[in-house]
Amino acid sequence: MATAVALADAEGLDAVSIRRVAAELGARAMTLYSYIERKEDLLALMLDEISAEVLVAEPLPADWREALLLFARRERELVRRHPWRVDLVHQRVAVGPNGLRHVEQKLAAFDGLEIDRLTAWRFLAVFNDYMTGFVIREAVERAAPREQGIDDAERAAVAEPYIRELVDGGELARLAPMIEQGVPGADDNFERGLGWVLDGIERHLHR
Amino acid sequence: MATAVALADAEGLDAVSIRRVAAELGARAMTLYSYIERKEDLLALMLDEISAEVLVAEPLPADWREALLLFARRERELVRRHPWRVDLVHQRVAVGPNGLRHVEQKLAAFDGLEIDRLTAWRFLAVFNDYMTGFVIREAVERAAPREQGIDDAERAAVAEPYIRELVDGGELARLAPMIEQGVPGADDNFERGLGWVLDGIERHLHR
DNA sequence: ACGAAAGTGATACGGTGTACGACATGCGAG
DNA sequence: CTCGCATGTCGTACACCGTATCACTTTCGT
Repeated sequence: MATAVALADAEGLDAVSIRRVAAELGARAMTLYSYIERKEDLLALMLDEISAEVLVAEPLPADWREALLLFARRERELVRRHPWRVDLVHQRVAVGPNGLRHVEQKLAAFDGLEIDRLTAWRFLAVFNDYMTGFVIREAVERAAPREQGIDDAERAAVAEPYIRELVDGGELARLAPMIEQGVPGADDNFERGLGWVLDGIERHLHR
Repeated sequence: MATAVALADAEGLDAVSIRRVAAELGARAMTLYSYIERKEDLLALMLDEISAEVLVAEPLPADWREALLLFARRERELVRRHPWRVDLVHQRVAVGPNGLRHVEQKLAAFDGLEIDRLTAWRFLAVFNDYMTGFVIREAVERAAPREQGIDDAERAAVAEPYIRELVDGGELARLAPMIEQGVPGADDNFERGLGWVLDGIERHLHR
């Protein structure tokens, strides 16, 4: 697992093939199949392995917002360290031991509040879903320029002629200025957006 | 593109291989390379192709919440029709013509409001991120039982001994009851969660 | 009518996950 | 101490993948 994780960190998830991982361990491909049944098992184990990194030392911050903010920051850092995580989350439920411990910790964030289990679960779902989406978008945006080797907004408008066509045709009146001038993809978008989501939750907290 | 989309709908994204798509068209593999440069191009085209399905007939609902709700419902339906979408969104920026038109429509939802472009963009990002996360989780949860051929909560608690161990060890005090009794994965979780997110946005709308 | 362009495809290369079966090694029971 | 079996290692093979190369046919504009 550690080998596979290191490999994915260094060269991306595509580098994690059975043969390659085995080679990294000084063994041959089939050897791995004494310990896993299918490659999918290895991937699931990798996911749970890194889930441990996002566990927080107890006690949690007393304020629920602070606690969730803490989780959010750690999750974001996790994806920065292991970008391949976003290539996996969308295809399996994460129910390894560390994943479960992590959910438990998140539930604990709502401890002091007078809400029932189901409500806490729903709040958590909203929080999780938002984080999933944000983290994926950030990973995609970070990976995109590297793939195409070019900077950003300028290229988007110029390189693809069909975009020029749409923009000049006036079909993208609202979007066009953002393509031309770009958007300041500031880093504080993260805390700001998350803050809005937490605001939405907070409004339904006391009742 | 249509063939590839139909194939992915019917048999999943893995079935979309160059050879298979070509065969479906009564041709050989290399023929496709007259029209695309790499397989990735085909996947990008597929994504943009289905993006057309989520475009909305103008005029949009005047109320911004109604408009976003409309988009959200259509996006959710889209993923129901084409579950393989979640296997693709996390690895490329969607900048095809239909994708751009779709973003333009979403921006139009904020038209009547007195907010600047950047703010609208940020609101949209939060909305989009939440939708991404929700839709992925829903797709994963829908796919999970099918893969493992078993129903749900009962299995989760019983089948994997390490889960039993964690639960019995008292380490998952808050999570355990939900594993034992399951959670009512009601369909209205969608509109409810989305409502909360929109509430969070609304709070910062007038200022 | 002819030359160029566009389209089709056979073959091949290096990769993938994994089924199968042959071996070596270590350990517990007689 | 020895034997039998479980455990671990891995060579080989199969069916599949994306795609580079290059030969061939068809179509079309001049």
